[in-house]
Amino acid sequence: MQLAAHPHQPDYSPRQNAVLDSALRLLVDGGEKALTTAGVARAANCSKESLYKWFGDRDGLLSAMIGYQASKVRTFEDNAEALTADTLREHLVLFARDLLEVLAGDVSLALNRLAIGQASREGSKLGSMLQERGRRQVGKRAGALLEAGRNAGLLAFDDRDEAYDTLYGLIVSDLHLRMLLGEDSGRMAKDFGRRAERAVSAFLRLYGREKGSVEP
Amino acid sequence: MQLAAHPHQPDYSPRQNAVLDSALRLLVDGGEKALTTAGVARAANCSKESLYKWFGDRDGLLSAMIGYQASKVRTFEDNAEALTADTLREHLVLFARDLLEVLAGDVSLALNRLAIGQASREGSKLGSMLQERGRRQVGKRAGALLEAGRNAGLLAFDDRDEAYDTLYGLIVSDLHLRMLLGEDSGRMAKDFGRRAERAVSAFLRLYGREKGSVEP
DNA sequence: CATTCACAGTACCGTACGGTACGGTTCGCT
DNA sequence: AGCGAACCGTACCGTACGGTACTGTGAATG
Repeated sequence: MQLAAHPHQPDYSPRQNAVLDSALRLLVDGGEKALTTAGVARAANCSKESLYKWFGDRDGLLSAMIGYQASKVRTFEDNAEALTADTLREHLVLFARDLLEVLAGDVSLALNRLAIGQASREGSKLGSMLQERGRRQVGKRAGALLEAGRNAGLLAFDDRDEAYDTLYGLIVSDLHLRMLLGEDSGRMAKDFGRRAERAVSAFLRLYGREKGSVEP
Repeated sequence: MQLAAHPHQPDYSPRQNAVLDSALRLLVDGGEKALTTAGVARAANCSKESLYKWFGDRDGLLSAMIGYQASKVRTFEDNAEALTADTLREHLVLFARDLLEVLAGDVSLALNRLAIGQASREGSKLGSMLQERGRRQVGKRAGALLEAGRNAGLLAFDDRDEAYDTLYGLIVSDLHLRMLLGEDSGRMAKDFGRRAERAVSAFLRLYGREKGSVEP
């Protein structure tokens, strides 16, 4: 959401990034159907010919949009200091809230809808791109957190991926899908804090080594 | 998947149901883009004019497809007999496996993709239809199961919906979304059994009243 | 047999979109 | 000044799709 600290264009020029921004905005508040080449060109004040020169074809544009957005939301590494039970919980709750807010973001929702829509066609790499750049990134942060918790003797698990899968499920459940299906995400955004607390509490009850947990 | 026991067409004639079947098949192995009115008419050996007479317009056809499919997968009520810790666990595992298999079904995936694709447009009721007919149905079965478990003194929870949300998250996590994004669902179908066991074990550790649980 | 109904098949229309081509303009370089 | 690259704006083309109208046909109904 924030950050434009260092210039990061491994792929495209600033001008092209601006075009991708316009395209993303168009996608967000119009859906895929609104994302026409002519529409993008008009919204970005560029010519269709340039679009095709830069991105090849429409699918190339879509891929570029995903790559661009992924490069923007690079998750910050929270370097775990000395972990206690409380700080671990704190970090986990923070992670959970961040995750929920990312998933509920309109750009994220729009891109996921787009990729899902393309998933039926064969060659579509969009799904795996989102998967790779999105979840894998977030998963790395969570994985590091879990690993640190285990090293500090606060968590107990054999398979880190399995533990992360559990954590993810506890946090998100089917909320993401419901939002993708159109359920008003703003209305439920208020509960993210509570939901994050709940999920982390449950996760710690499952994987935590402290016996004392918070109970009502 | 099975069952054609009693004739159940609250909505459409057999002929029309056959057309909807063709449309579903078309959707499954071609995606939304392949689902053209001409294509449906050709596949079902009917005329476009009849399609429009029966279903109004393309959106009507989509709605009818969802309603028709929902009427087919009506979940059976497993009337819970006297519950013990073991039978409860058994029922939960069975539920979890059924849930995973339904979600992994190609018709389910195709319809979810369709509804998600339409979710951006305003008037689209498809998302809520799927939500209502799909999850709510399944949720009723799970809810009854959870309630029975609580009444038998085997489960402890205050909010049934919250407990169900947790159960759902433990079972599914982001698997559904990954499949919607195109990850090969057949490859992971083999793990459904193990996954169901894991999820139910975790759920019982969270909400079960028996202190003795299975441990490795 | 005549009439009507439901439907298939097909031709048709308007439109919207992906992709291409071209004229005109700006800007940097020599 | 001259030149060329990049690029905008627009016009254009082919096609595909949603939706409508028309014709033919077979089966029921009187």
